[in-house]
Amino acid sequence: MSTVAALLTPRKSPVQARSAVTVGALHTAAIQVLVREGLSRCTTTRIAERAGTSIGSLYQYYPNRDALLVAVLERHLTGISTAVEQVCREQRGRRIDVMAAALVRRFLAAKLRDPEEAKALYAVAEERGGVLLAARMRERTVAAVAAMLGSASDARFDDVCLVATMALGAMFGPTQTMLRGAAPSESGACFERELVLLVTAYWRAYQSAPDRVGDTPTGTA
Amino acid sequence: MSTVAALLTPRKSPVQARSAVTVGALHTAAIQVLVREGLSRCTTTRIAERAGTSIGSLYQYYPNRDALLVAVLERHLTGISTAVEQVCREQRGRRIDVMAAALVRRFLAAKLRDPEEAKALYAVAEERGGVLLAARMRERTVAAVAAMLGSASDARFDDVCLVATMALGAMFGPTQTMLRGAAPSESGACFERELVLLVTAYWRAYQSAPDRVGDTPTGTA
DNA sequence: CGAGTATGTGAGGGATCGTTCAGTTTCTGA
DNA sequence: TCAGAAACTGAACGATCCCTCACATACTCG
Repeated sequence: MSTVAALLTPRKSPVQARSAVTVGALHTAAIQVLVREGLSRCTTTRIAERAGTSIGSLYQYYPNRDALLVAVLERHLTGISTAVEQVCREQRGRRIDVMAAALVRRFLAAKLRDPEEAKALYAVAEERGGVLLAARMRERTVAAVAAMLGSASDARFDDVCLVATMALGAMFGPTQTMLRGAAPSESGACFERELVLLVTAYWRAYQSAPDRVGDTPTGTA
Repeated sequence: MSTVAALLTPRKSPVQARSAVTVGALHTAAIQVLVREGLSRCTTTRIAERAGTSIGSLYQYYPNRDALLVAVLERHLTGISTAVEQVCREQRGRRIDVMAAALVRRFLAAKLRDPEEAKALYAVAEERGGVLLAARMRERTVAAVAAMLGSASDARFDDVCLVATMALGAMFGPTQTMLRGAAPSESGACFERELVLLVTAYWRAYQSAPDRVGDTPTGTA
């Protein structure tokens, strides 16, 4: 185990039932404190207090504060990556518009399962341990989407990896801005439809015109 | 002046020449410490030390640490908002593919002027004062892009505000992931072309089919 | 039952951080 | 020239914060 990983990896795993309860309480407490107080005020004291346990219990399972926060972030990102990988396997060989609709639906379902959690974890993803973890998770999802795109029945992509990265980024950006905005259940359906339209239109551009577009526009007029 | 704004607004403005030098040094020092140490280790002591000044000078111009960081973020976001507003004025009445190419070009030029700065400031934008500032700046840019889209000569949008928000988010997401990746000068031109393709394809979907797409695909096939 | 293990507790050490303020230096304008 | 204003300095204070450790409690299994 490398030095940096050792500092961010859980110390030991719970074997009895009550210890599993403790780590679960620490996870939810960390998220709650993160939402209410912000990352800079998300301290070990406050987390343990809200979890109803003691500081010592926290340090039995995590070597430091960042390890706990990274563990919470990892659970969040793993849920999204797994959902994307699953939908990408299911949609192999389909048409790209079907792929786009299924991908957006599953991505949003996983991301918006707990909007407060998703919103608060953006701050953790900006810290040193968070960016590395997010990079690993993004590699997984990009690979899955790229494999799906390569099997499309009605389009050819010269660089599936690039297109997958762009598509995931195009889904991530609007989702992030929407999470900062109003209640997510307000215009959720409208947002999903628009996101499907965005990804579909992007991928359909590769059906007819695999070359670049826009630098010397001579198109429809 | 409201209470929250008073805590994040600069204390006084420099009148002599050397004081302007001091605040400039504080700005660049804050960015450098932010890049090298991260937000949690970006302390007033380190900023003043790197700027070659003293702690006291910092507190003559900013009431607290966050005010300095927010000021740095504001300068960054204002540059981008101004660039977007300018290009949106210039492109009024044009075709949507011309609009997309110009918008992407100017946006990336402003955002990638100093990639290290842009990368580091994502963390500041996640703090309490940063999200408010980013929200205000996003309002400005969304309004500008929406006005431009409403004047397009070859497309009609039912909700220009929604489309502008989605397009800006679709530009922001991939840009953020690219900044975390390899050197920005590596495949910068390729990235810009792909981003133009993405936005162009999205807006062109409104030329022919202003309705939603993807929920019950009955399209090209 | 009882020895050994797993788990829980929280006061306190050591370090760092944000901020103040009394005193010094530099500049400006009459 | 010189008095007042502007700018600079950095030691020190109070407030946290992260984390350790000696000890108490709960559980397991022969």
